[in-house]
Amino acid sequence: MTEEHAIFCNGKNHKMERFLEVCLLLLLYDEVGYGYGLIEGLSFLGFSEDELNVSTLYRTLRKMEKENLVTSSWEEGGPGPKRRVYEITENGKDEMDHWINILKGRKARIEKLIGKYDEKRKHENDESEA
Amino acid sequence: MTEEHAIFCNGKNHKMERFLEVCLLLLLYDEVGYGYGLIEGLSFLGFSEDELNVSTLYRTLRKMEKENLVTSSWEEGGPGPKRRVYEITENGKDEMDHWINILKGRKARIEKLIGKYDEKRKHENDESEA
DNA sequence: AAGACTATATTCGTAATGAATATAGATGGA
DNA sequence: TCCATCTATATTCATTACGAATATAGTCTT
Repeated sequence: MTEEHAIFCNGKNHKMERFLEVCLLLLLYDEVGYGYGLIEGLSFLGFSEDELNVSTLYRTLRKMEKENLVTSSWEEGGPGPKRRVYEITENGKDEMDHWINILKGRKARIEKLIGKYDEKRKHENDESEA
Repeated sequence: MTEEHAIFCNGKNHKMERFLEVCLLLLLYDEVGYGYGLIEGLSFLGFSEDELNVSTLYRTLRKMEKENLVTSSWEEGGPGPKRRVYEITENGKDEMDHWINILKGRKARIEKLIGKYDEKRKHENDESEA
């Protein structure tokens, strides 16, 4: 978690799974949640059903626990099967803050790329008008 | 190349390598280029040296040729070793157009995520003031 | 009691990835 | 000339990431 300069997903320590992580951290930031129940929140953040793999979701949550970004405990008594409920840690909040900065940089770079592209398209138009 | 709804890197057919692809397509959009020489352009697009793997670069270019996004030919006679020079195809330009739309969506989602985060931070501040 | 649903977790094969290595011609200096 | 270095491309290899499928098990409905 030392690299600051990734675009998109490329770059050391910025694997794809990390993006699911940052969404999960955001959802857990002020409210506990459990695996299956987090799907709804993720879909709000743009994960459509067919791009969200449940294996990956659970795997990621367990990994985040290992990394001390969240803690979990079993919640029984409610309706349906018992749930493993996750809570964000202070460490997790710090990591979230860190991620937001990375995402801001990433956004800027996407904008740069789009800008470059529009520039090129403009040139093409200018040429075809000449 | 049918999915439109990926965030970040997640989603079918939107693997990490694709992001290198879109940057390469942009660089080749109006100017031919060769593997090693494209590194500079990539660094301008935010790829720092330690996040750009040369294996991946060459591998990606060859793959793009297989996908008919670019064509290549050997350029001899210049200084140094001969170069495999890549040129974007019409198909590649179309693919680039397609990607720009995906990136625009992606940018919007990053903004949404950042917005959500700022909202939470604001709540925290309000609470600590009360 | 059967079948559907909620919930979590693991297995397994494939794909993606980066480090390391291979190859080879070009260039520059001693 | 010889050696080191640089440019340039490509491949091998081991690890990691990933998603489809499967496993497990309790709950709810009818």
